[in-house]
Amino acid sequence: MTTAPRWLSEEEQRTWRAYLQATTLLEDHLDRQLQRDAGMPHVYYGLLVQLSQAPERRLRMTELAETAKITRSRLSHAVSRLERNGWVRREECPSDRRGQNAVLTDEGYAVLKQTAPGHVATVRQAMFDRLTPEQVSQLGEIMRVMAEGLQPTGADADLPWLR
Amino acid sequence: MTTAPRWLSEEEQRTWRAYLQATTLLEDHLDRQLQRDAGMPHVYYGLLVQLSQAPERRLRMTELAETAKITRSRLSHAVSRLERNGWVRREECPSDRRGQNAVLTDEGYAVLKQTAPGHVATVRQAMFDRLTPEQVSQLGEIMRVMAEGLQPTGADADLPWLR
DNA sequence: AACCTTTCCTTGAAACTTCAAGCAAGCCTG
DNA sequence: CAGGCTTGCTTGAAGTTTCAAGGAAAGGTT
Repeated sequence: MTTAPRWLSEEEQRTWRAYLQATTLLEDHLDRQLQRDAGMPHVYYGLLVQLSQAPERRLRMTELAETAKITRSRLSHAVSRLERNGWVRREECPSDRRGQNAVLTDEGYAVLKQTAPGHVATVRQAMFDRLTPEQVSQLGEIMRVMAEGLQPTGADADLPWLR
Repeated sequence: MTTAPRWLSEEEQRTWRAYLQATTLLEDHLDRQLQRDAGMPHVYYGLLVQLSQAPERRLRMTELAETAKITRSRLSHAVSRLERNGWVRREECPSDRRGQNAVLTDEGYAVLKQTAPGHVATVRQAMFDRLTPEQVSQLGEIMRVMAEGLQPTGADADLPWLR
């Protein structure tokens, strides 16, 4: 960072502003929708979704944190809350006595089943119904590129310059 | 929402997952970078940027909240914090005795000037250096479409069905 | 086995956001 | 100008996230 800064071009600035506005507006929108209809914020809902798609509807804490792209600490707090709601249950991991499995309960599954249609509709209305198929494909590619570059393993997580 | 849900296609699902992962990873990344180098989270940094670009480096609270796409309440707390840091100052609005102006102080401007290059570099590295010019243009258009559809004035903010 | 390191997860406190409530000034309508 | 409605902003409490610290089990290493 000691070199002269390369500022953003006019178009890059406009894109960046649009990105910031769209993403914060959408996250807000989803949070409100889910808080209203499912009684939890978007991140928590995403955890239930991940669990519902996992074999046996259960996942190691660390795995869940990684696929959801959140810290373990955050997950730990979140699962505690979902446990109080009766939607998730903690379970000892048989193979590793340090481990914990987060398990989606039947009640949790029921909540998901009940609220999924409304959530999908919200996502559709905010994104997919407004974009052409080409744009959906472009967006997918762009987001995959960005996500790849931001993986903890992809940047400086393990100090590559020290190797 | 009483009609049968239209689920997402395979590609829409992949795009949606990529979107969620990329946006959360990036927001996290920016928060950490700015917390480390500027001592504030990304949203607060954005407020200083907005103020720095406003005439007289000052903006009515409501205007600032609107351009930053956050609630007034959140802004009120945020400005209180920035005020404690000496980076922003509150000022009575001459024309409307209810109003408050948020003013960027010289210290706030200095912080911005000092940390902007590093921040731009981070944004570049995470997004613009990884995308082709076409993709930047595509992303801009896509985000503008989404943001437009999510404006409080654009959806159901003022109950259009009651008109 | 003793020791050190790493992995897995939790905890409490501090920071931040949301939500509902509220005050005060401007604005209308009669 | 009185009454009620709206706008602009703040506040406190509850909920969520981050950060630093730490305990316990697993995995080397000697």
